[in-house]
Amino acid sequence: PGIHAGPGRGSRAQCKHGPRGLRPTGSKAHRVIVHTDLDCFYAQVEMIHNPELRDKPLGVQQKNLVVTCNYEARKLGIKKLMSIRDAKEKCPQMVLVNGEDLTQYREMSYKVTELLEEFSPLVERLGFDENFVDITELVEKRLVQLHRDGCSKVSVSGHVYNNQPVNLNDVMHIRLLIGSQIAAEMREVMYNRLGLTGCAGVASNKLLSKLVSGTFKPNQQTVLLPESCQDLLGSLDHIRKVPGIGYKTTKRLELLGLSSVRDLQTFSPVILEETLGVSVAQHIQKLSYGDDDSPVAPSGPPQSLSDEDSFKKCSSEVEVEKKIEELLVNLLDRISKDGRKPHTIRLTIRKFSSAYKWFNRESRQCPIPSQIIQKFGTGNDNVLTPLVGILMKLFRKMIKVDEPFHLTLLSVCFLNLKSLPSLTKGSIGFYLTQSSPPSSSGKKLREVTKDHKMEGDQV
DNA sequence: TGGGGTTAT
DNA sequence: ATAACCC
Repeated sequence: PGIHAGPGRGSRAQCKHGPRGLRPTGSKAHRVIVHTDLDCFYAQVEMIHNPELRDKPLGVQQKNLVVTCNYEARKLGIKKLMSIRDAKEKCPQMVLVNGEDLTQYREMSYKVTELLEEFSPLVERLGFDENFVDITELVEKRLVQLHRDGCSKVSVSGHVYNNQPVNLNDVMHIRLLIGSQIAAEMREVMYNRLGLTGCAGVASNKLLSKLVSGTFKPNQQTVLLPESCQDLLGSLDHIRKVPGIGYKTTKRLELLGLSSVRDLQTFSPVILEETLGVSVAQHIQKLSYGDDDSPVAPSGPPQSLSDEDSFKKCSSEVEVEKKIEELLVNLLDRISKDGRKPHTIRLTIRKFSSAYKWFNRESRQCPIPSQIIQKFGTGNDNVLTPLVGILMKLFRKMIKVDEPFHLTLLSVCFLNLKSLPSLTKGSIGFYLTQSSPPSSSGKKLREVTKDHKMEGDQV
């Protein structure tokens, strides 16, 4: 379909080193936002790689869990995050593939994001399988084109939430209808070029677009007209369903006696602020009304690369060192393909504890010595050994190695990723790196200054 | 309960 | 460095 919105921002390879967070869009009153959500993403990727799995119940396994499954499996009662035992009991004939290595999912995920960037450069990733796209400007273009063509007929693509009647005299309705057509084009091109199906939601902000995208589930799309906003929020059976209200906040709200979205809407703002703090209180109460002015923040290349593994037990230093080296080998391969260099490294562990174990992670991080950073392009073996050394020092900061220990997870993370050369005379990087700390108060300048202070201070 | 991610404090 | 959030 001839849908391209002009050159966009170019390929990911070209903008990989581009700055983040320089966002063109200010807060506009009448935005049009699309949320896209692939159907059972990992299972879809596996089925593309092995089409024989198409018509069979398929589960993607990580350790003891079915993290996702195709719709054949769902028909037979398999749910996301079901234990392998329960799943095999329900459905012994299910095919299981191991999905602990995320490489192919990550690659497909970025292809989707890049494809969406052809429609608008304002694409924000949420996990591997969801994206927000701000299509306000594209919609405006089509709106003026529509006017030139003599205000001909516009129609909706996909569902309208609540089957609400469209008012063709309402410009916002027209914008959202155009948005629904663009969403359909996005889904069409995702299918034609990548073979992926998914849902989309169209609305005037991120919160609403995300909430509405799930209303018709596999491979369908829905547009929300403003008059149905309260119905959409009212359809949520619990405040926990509001994106942005997570596990902890839900617990605190329940202690206040709140459980429905309506409860939160009508609750005293002052008491809410006293218990949650002003910023969280005001934020989530706005969410409860469907108010969300947060911009679609282009994700660009990732801020961090990490690799982790969980296990039943790891209790000796040599075991830890082996696992760390494995993780690091994988990460070094990824960072060299990325092309940027990490300036910070972090080790995260999870200690065994019989009670709730997914809350107790500890981490230590440190700057990577500049001599090592420079060796990054030059073959991974040159940096592997010194980095293992650094990580073992970080490990000993958390664990007294002469006392018994029991770990259930190790994770290594590269962060503070910088595009490398950038320090040639005449470049921005050169001047930011030179000279006098206490000049202006730009964030870039402070970061560089801080980084310099930390050099020679490693571990 | 996995193997990732982000931002705020 | 941790705590919260997201998938």
